[in-house]
Amino acid sequence: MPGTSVLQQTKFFSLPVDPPQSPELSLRLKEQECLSILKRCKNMEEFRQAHAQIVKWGFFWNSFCASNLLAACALSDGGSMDYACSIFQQIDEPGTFEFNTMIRAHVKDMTFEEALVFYYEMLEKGVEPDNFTYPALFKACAWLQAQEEGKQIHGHAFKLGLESDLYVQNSLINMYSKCGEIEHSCAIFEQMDEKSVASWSAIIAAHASFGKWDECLMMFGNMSSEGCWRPEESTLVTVLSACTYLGALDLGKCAHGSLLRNISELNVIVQTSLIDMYVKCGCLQKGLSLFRKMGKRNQMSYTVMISGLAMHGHGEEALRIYSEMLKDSLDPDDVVYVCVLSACSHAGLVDEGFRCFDRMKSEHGITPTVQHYGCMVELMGKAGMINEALEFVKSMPIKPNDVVWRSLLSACRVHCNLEIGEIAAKHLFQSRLQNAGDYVILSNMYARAQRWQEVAKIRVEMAREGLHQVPGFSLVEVGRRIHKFVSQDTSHPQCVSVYEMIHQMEWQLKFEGYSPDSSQVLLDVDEEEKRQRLKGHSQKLAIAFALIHTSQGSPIRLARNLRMCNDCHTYTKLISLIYEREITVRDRNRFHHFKDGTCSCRDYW
DNA sequence: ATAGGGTTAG
Repeated sequence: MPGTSVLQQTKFFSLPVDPPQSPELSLRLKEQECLSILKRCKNMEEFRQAHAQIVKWGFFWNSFCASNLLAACALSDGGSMDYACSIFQQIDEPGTFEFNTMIRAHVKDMTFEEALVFYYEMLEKGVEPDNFTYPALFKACAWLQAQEEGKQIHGHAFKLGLESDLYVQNSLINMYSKCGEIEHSCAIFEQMDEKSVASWSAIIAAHASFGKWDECLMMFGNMSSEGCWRPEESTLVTVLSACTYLGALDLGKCAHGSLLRNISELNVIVQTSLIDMYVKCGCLQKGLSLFRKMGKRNQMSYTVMISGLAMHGHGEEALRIYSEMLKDSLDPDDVVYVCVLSACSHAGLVDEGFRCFDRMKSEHGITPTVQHYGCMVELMGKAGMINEALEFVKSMPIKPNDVVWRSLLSACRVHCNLEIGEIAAKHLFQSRLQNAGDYVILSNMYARAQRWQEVAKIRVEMAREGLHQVPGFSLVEVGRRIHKFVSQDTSHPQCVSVYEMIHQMEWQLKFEGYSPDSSQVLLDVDEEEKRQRLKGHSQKLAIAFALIHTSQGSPIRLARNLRMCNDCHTYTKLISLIYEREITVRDRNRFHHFKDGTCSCRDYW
């Protein structure tokens, strides 16, 4: 058929042949035809042809067709923003729909400032925004973290009476949390009459991004009790990460069960967060078996497994997974290497550590960051290579940070190297990030060397700097609830029975030859007071609580914010023996599995 | 008539 366009030749783009009865109906049908043509456009070539066709039909100046051309081109993946802009320019009097389209398209393109420009242009031209306008704008403000602007636009939406719209509210929750104002998010959430899954997801994610893990799990519980129980993978991933941080294994298992019941095939992200949850809640084997069963793994899955094995002290196995990763032709990145190096340091694999460090640079072209150097210092320090570690720090091409100096200082404490310990401490004391723990370590080292004058000097200095030790806490899960105990706790509702239990435990411990080790209590108090302080360490309180409230023989799992003191370590070993319990403690650094009076770290941590 | 919200892992 010569003279007809490609479009007309294809059945795909043909117009209805039969003339309809009334002119109005005919117009409608043609408009519908335009719509369906636009819906099928996959790339710019097709959009151009469709555009030409619409013009040819004389429909371009019919605002419905032109607007839909604009929308389809601006919002579909095959379209182009520039082309959409040129269409927008050709529309005589753009109305709400056209402006909304431009705003949404810019948000989709992540050109958020542009989206806002269109909004202000809209206001200037006297075009009234509607409930479709604001969610896109709030998303733009969320990305830009434009708190003030977001608030102002929120004010406009409120004046127009659009604040009761569910979609507007959901996007507001997100915007305020991304701008750091979670209180506003909560206020909006609480005032909502109707809440959708998206509302719950938004508020749960908001709490997670602020590290409010308790609240995160509480909201999740409320979600189902308020009847909103359509499990979504993304929401459950957030919930799983809360479980991971809190060591809430039972709750994590519930989430796992709900995933298995409701989702036919778990995606990589969910599987990875499940592995991370199990491993960081102490169930290394469960994590490993899930990892083995995974169909497709990505870089993150490997990272989670390697870091988990490292935390549990299984260095060789971690290195095996690392070589599996290479065989899987995945390129390890800097984070993978942090995990690999820390696996080596936890397991005392010095040579392998150095080999990996070289390989990282030469084979994978990764420039070591301060974290990698920190791992190497930790590796050497743990192995007692204190002088080498110091030389290494001195030769670093970047400025060592406090973490690096702190690893060196801890190594000096373990290996009783006061001379280098003083060097490390000097750097730490000069750092802007002052830490009471560093003073404590140095002072303990002086105490061990019986240099009491220096001990006193450090104490005075510490007081002068106004430093306080970060309060230690331990988390323990009993009856699907997380109980938090802080050091010297008097606030937990069951404190009385816990302290009674502590008293009883000490009796039995004494029979096993336990004597308190108060060397790490840095307080200007007498020996008896020090012993009292030791008794109140959060780990002991949490263990006592778990002994009372769990059945005989069941394992006890704790997560804590700081590293363990020597006394708690010895104490817990004996408790595992006396009460015949397996006790797993997640430290700041790694796991300790106490069983039959011994610990998996073999007393070196 | 056309359109919209939230969201994951180290």
